[in-house]
Amino acid sequence: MSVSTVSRALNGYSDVNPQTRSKIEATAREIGYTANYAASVLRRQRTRTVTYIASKPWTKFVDPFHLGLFDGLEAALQVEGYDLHVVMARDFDGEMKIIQRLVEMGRCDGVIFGRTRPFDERIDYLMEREFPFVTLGRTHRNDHDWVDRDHYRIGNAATRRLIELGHSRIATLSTPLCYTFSEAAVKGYRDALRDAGIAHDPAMEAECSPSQTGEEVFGDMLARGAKPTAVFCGNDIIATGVISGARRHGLEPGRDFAVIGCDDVPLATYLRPALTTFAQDLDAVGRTMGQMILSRLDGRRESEGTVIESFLIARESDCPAADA
Amino acid sequence: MSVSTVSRALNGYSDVNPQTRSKIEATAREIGYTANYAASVLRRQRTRTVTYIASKPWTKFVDPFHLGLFDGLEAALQVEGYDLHVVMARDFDGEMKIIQRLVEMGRCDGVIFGRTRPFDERIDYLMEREFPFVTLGRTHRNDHDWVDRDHYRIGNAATRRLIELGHSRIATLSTPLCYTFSEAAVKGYRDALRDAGIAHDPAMEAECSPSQTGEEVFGDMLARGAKPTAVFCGNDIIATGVISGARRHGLEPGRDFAVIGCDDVPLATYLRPALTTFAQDLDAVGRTMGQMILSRLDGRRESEGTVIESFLIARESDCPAADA
DNA sequence: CAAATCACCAAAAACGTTTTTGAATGGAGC
DNA sequence: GCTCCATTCAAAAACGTTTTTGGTGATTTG
Repeated sequence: MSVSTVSRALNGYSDVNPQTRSKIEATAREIGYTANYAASVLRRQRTRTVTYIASKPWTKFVDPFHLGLFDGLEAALQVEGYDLHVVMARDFDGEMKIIQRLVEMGRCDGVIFGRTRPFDERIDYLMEREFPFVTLGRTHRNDHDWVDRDHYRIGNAATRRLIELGHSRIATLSTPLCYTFSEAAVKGYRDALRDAGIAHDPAMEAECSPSQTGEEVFGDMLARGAKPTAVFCGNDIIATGVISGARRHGLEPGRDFAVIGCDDVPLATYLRPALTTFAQDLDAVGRTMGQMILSRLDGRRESEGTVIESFLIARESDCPAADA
Repeated sequence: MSVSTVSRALNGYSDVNPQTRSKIEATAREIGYTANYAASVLRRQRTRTVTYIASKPWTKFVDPFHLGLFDGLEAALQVEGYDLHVVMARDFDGEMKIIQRLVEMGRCDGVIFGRTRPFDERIDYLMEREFPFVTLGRTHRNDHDWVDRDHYRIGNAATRRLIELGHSRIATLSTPLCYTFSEAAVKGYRDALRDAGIAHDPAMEAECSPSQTGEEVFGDMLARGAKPTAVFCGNDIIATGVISGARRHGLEPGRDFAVIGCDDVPLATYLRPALTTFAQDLDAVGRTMGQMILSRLDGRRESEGTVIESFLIARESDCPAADA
């Protein structure tokens, strides 16, 4: 067997006798031969690898959100023989540096990341270099590939639900407002209040920085004189903190105090009260991202965006207003 | 500047004028040059990458355990300029295939993985090829590098604690017994009972397969006639299920029914009752694994093993026996 | 002044593939 | 016998580094 024939056989070219091919494959398996990755990449100028850049967990809690994506993402990539690599970044700057390294060293064919900001330098960098990528979340640019949940609708629907339950003093504890999705959720919250004719009260809005717990921020809000009977929280971790904080102040969530979260973390149903929250098909999110980057790698030029629908999981932590 | 001088300057060789070096580095930054990864790997025959093989989450729950490791692991690897890559496997067979691919294609210099079994083919495969690796968990072989918690002590201490609280009908719901650590925990449990003179009752022992919830398995145990007043659970997810299951059968965990978990998942303190469980310094686990694989990559031949201490986090889910 | 040292150079080899090129072989069809 | 086709071949180029070799010229040292 000549080198070229073996290479052609192993890489699925047409002009090789099926019989020869299977003999070559058998021998390769037997002697444990697999083409060296570095050499193959060097010659082909393609890595067949997509990298997911995971951000550091939310405060001390593991952010369980993106983990659910991996199954669908990997399944989609596998169809075309791409590998998924995950690298961890500790902060925004770290993500930028990681992206630069990946691109400049040619370590992967495309990247995927989340936590987008309205003006996001990661996206500017990648667009400028025409490097394939898909984000989880939108930005002010609309000329790139993204998949996102509809946080405006989530914030809006959650608040409307609380209004329908008779609440009028409704607060929100948002995720950091530097992220596009946080902004959208708060906007949804405000619009719901406005549509119901409830006056906007800045004291009822607070932002949870990554280093703060929901309990702390909720305590601060009460200390500043706000008296909410219901809270919409930007994620379930914040909601969990609010539940604890409310109890500490003599409010019983699910009875005389309503809490709605977002994400539907695995343990949400086991909390007391079981958390009412918004869930989505994470597998679909991952699959969509995978297919999107594959088609981009396949030469697609126009950008795409997809909203993945979220749905309310009604459990016990929301309740009618006590004074209703 | 000649190619060789630039290469020597960028790779920190000695015989290059400091002035020249900084000029080269400045230019490299300016034009955005970074050595191509594939070419560099091909020439040096070293990838400067370590891969962590993450197993699929426990049932539908995200397994939060290994996530805590990454910070420490990455910090340790970074000191020597190594990158950490994470790849996901869906099952044991998947892990084996991933390892084979990584090794045969030469995609990394070392691998790290967990969930070891007493006889573990991944380890046999890697040992045979003298490929550097560190496991999270022990095996029946003791000639390889490992880091582990002391699950025997955890199972033993948890059970002794329940005995001291006056319980005598103590059950255990273990993680799958195919894993070395599960076996150890059950042994610790049995020995504690034996030392206290409590007869061993097989009906009080059950194994939670990856597809079962603690609630289901606990229900089955009661259905088979067991009447425990306390349960030691192999992890917090199982414990959470047991808490729900106990309530369904009219037992109130933390009041007349004791539950102890293991892992100290982030939400453990927010469960009701807050979960009594065993925690450990995950950062130290990761750091230790990182240092271990670095020294192995640096030429160490003798194998090492380290036990990372766990400690009880006493919260509310354990309680004295009602009949005590 | 000769010798040694320093900082750099040019050229080439090597890493292990993939892909191209042009040719050889054997069998089928005319 | 001739052409045509399918299959295989050998050889070489290319991918972008790192590392080695054998230098050159300038500066310092003895």
